[in-house]
Amino acid sequence: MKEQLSQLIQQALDTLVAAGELPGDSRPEINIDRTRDPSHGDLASNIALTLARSAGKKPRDLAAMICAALPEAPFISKTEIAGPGFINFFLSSGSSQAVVQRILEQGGQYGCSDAGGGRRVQVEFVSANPTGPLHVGHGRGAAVGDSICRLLAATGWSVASEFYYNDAGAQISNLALSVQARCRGLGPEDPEWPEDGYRGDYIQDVASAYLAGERIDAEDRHVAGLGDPDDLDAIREFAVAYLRREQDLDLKAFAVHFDQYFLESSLYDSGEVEATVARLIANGHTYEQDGALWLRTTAFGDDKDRVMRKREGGYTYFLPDVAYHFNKWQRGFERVINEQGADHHSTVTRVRAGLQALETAIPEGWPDYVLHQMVTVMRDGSEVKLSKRAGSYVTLRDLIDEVGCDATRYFLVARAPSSQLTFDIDLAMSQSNDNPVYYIQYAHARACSMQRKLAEQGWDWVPQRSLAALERLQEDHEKALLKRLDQYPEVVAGAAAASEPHTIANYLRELAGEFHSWYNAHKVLVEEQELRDARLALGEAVRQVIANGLQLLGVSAPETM
RNA sequence: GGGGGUAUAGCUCAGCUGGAUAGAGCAACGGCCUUCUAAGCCGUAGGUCGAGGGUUCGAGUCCUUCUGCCCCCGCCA
Repeated sequence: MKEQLSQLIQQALDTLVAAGELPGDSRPEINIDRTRDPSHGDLASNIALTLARSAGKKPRDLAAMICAALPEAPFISKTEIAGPGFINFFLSSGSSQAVVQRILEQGGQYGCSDAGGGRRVQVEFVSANPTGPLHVGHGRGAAVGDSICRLLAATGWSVASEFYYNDAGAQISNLALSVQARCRGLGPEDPEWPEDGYRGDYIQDVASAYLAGERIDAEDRHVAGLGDPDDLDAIREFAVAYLRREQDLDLKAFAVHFDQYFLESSLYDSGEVEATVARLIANGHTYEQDGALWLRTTAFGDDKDRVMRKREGGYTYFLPDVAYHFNKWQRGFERVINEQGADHHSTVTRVRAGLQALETAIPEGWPDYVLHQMVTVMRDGSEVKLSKRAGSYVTLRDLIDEVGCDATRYFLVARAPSSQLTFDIDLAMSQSNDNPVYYIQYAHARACSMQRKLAEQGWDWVPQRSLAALERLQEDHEKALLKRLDQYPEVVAGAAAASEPHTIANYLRELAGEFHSWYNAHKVLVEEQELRDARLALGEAVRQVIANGLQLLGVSAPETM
């Protein structure tokens, strides 16, 4: 619709140029916006305002000339010049009602596109190390990352989700030592407790399971406890599997799925880490200083050089990170999105610099990052400090159990990733009925309810028949809904392109609100068949779009509430 | 000190890549269930968009300075 209109305007401009009314050298970008206020029509263009200066004319005069030169079009019923020089376009009612037919025909596909053209994109998110349960911050990453995957899939990308973790580093050693200490009956208060040990109670659970010889089945690994407190390797294997399984359960309860789990250790096993070092050295981007091997990342925009190999030997995490992303590139992902907490911000320039230093065909800005700001948790009116080592934090599981998967996901995905988020546990739990997600789900349930009630009345609704009656949708509430529904594909496209799933949540709230208003103002199941048909069609279209949108957020669309 | 993010109603947040009179939820106040689900609707009240400068027809939105808050700045991950 916008494209057709901008073509019309272009034709009008061409006409004016040909008539010598406009300078011919400029080919301005034609901007068309949806109007906020219905009295301004359906679409508006500021073209006269932007061209006024170069044309040497007053905006309103220019707008009048453009209107006069505008070719006739069946979908435009009226144009108006308003304000400082906007041109407002009123769509003919038939063209605005056609959206209902499109939605009913396309169903779950409405809003989808093939913009991605089947290209492969990888989204990496959560990527928590298996040293403890997932917390709220991971939950935000899971909700946002999974929604981005759904958005990309809906816009024609071939999406692969990935979870990366370290199963062999210093943190894992601390984990093993902590479990071992628990196996020996020690607690965090004991003097022999490991210096950087994990203090949380869950360590005791791991230890007990290990001693009991429990068998652990995680998504990507299986192991049985040996029960020997002296076998640190066995304890490590067991603890990692145990905590991976816990995370799997959290993610499953959160309706988040990963196509692949990728181990940092595999990069060592495969020789990719060594190969990466060799390549960086060969490219002349490294130097030795203080007994360590440095990469000159400052040559690629970093603010200081970074150590790759420590003085005592062994690599910093930075190197396997570069090897890992080179691995992604070699797997053929031309687009990679890393969803992480903003506390990892500093790795962005570092990883990109490392990739550039490899001197392959990797573009400078590759990969993409979506960084979500920190989640602050409030309980009893004060902030809960998150500390894995101290063991005091709110787990994702707690939230899912007490607030529910739908509400938790909605809450975590409904705000811009760049916005800090305060998760007030008391509010979310005690007033769960006031959570906005129910408002949207309720609209869906109401629409479903109309169909049920229809059958009880002995009436039927034939979609094909109702399409002929759409002209009957003339109420202001109905016009607003039609406009909103028409907007949905653009919202999806924009959310996918910008990796901003929260815009879907905002859109759904608006749509649900307009639906509720309409529902209260006008009865759908009226005696007169034609009007009833038309309103049922509109209701079904709204239901479909809400269902489609909630699916993108990973939130269920219940038929009853 | 350096880098990134952020600042919008009492609180939590939107604001569609610069548009017309800045929006919603919660909290407050007043109405609406004999009628399709009241987890809803309608109305009232609430704002110098952190502060100053700049860019232009036009700024919450872009640039700049300052201030506050959050996060990073390790040969930890």
